[in-house]
Amino acid sequence: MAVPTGPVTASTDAERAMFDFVDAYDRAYETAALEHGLSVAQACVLGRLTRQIGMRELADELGCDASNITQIVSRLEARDLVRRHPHPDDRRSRQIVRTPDGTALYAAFEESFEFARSATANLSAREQDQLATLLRKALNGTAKP
Amino acid sequence: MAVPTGPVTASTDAERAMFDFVDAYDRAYETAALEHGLSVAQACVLGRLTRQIGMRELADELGCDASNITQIVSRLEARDLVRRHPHPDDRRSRQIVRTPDGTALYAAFEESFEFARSATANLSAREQDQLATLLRKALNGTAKP
DNA sequence: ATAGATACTTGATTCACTCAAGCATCTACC
DNA sequence: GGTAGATGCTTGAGTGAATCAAGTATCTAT
Repeated sequence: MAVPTGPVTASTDAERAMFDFVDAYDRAYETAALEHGLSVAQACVLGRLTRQIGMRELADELGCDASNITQIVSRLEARDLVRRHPHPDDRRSRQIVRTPDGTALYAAFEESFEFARSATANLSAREQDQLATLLRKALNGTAKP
Repeated sequence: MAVPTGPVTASTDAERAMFDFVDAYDRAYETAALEHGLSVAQACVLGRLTRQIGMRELADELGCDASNITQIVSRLEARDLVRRHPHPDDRRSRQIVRTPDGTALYAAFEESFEFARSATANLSAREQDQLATLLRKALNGTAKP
């Protein structure tokens, strides 16, 4: 499991293709994470840390409760993959940064997660453009602030 | 959270479009499930029950441990959404079936999960075909039995 | 007739997630 | 300048998903 599974009754061919694609993407993501001893949530968080960022901000970006982030970051910190720094101007806030280990591990994870790369590799430049355009157009049909 | 978040460093435009699409799909799926008091895993399982199916088979389809299914099915059964029937020929096996309530709830869930429908609604028939074709072609690049 | 495979369950653990409280600090307003 | 309320984070309690290791019952094949 570990990965959402879509409606079995997907009616149109396009809907089924979307589902298969999403399912494969999710599975590949999880597999790559596990290969590096990361959970999906941990890989997720680690991936956001390209810049210094506060817990609150992180929680908002990921759409979850701040206390959830506290835990995940604590586990990452215990493995010395991230560190909490004091915010220079606001002593309530903790800025999270990746350690060199964290950066290296995340790079290795992305390297393993070849799904998106392999997927596009099979398409010509023109097809890639088309796909991106169609996906965006499809997404626009689904209003979502 | 609750939903995988892709590589922030996605390099090409097509890769970013894929990620955005997958992310939106997953979030929509979870939201629809929650609206009906289902977890993603529960919606997932419920969706597979278009036919009578054993626990083992279910676990294999979803790629998880049988004991995981035991738990999820137990929770669904407690809400009278599914039932365990004895297998006619094999007394070890339990056949899971949706109750009428389960079927109704799942139908309502699918109704709520308008993501795929909305997404395709925005595309012409020709574009839908193109998208399906491109997604399949992209998927083929990612070998995965 | 029994040895081993198979189907499911139980129990123990871990992690993700949410909510409610709590503490420290910041901000605004009087 | 001091206090009220907002904000940032943590802690604790509770639920669910997931995995693994064992255990029981039943089936299969020799």
